[in-house]
Amino acid sequence: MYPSDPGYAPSFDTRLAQAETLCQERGVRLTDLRRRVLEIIWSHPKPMGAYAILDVLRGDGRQGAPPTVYRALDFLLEQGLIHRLASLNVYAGCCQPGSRHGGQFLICRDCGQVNEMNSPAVENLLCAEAAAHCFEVLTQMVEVLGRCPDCQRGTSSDVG
Amino acid sequence: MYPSDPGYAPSFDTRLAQAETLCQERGVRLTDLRRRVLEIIWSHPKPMGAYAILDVLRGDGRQGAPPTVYRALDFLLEQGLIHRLASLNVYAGCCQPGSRHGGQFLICRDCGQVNEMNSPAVENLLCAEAAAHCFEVLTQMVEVLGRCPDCQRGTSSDVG
DNA sequence: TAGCAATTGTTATTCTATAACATAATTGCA
DNA sequence: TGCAATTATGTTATAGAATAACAATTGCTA
Ligand SMILES: [Zn+2]
Ligand SMILES: [Zn+2]
Ligand SMILES: [Zn+2]
Ligand SMILES: [Zn+2]
Repeated sequence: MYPSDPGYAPSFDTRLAQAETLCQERGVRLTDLRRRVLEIIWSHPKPMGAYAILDVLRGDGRQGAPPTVYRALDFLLEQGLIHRLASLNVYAGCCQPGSRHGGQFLICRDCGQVNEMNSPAVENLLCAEAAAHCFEVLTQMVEVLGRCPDCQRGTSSDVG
Repeated sequence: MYPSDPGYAPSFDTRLAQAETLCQERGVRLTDLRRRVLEIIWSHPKPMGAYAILDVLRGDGRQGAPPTVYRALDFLLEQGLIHRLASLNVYAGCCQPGSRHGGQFLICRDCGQVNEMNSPAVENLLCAEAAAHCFEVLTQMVEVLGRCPDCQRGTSSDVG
């Protein structure tokens, strides 16, 4: 299965390795703490709040307070390895960390599942429309609330 | 000047009258408190946080606590008279309250000015792309961070 | 007028995020 | 290696946003 295949999803380890590579290329340090926070986010089925991440860190036996996790999140956000979903105050792993983008998210109202869509057509149109208003775009955040395919069919496993 | 003219902006009173009419048609009550909160939001140049609104209410001599303003905001949100900008935790008056929509916003990073864009093309494309993922859209929130025309030219008045 | 529902007042608490400063680890260089 | 500068983490306290729970009030209606 190749990245261009529909339904392709890189494994957990592949994603971490990719993050390592990206950080190395950029000359920034993916420290133990930062890597662990990224792991925690990737290993959960749904985006997590900062305090939920903190709970997991403490479960590891690691000491920590809110700034511990917020600083790690800030780093991961700066590097484009995660996104923040402002409407939910949660953080989600980015599925295309190579190229910077604000992120377009499909959020299921019923089961809370989140899907990163990132349609270039939407991004381009949004930039064009903003340009028509003489507005210079830095980042765009798109959050669509609705119902995922599973919940429409009533076949959601609802993990959380 | 007519609503279809470019640059048309309804007056303060016109907007309140429109809100009154909408609420009457819908059989909901735009009470003193709710109307006052809407006034406060419309009468400020930039979107406001809930606690800033609360300060103004208290300046009126009115008694109040956070739930006072949050309940009014909830009502105004339900009626589509205002929007919440999740990335900033602020509330902005809707400039097209007749038809329901999530809202597309151009937010200036430098002066904080916010412009409600609401491009139907963006909305439609977003729905189409979501549908391609078998996702049923309920509401969509678009927040674009960038620089407004004034700030690009360095002619921003920056009202605060 | 009594009764019911909707609205507002009030107090306390939860959840999210940051400020400020102390300590530890890492890096670059003499 | 030894040391200063930088970066990262630990720690305590606080700020900021939102809601829970219950009491009092208002407005409508039978
Ligand atoms: Zn992404
Ligand atoms: Zn779902
Ligand atoms: Zn609007
Ligand atoms: Zn500006």
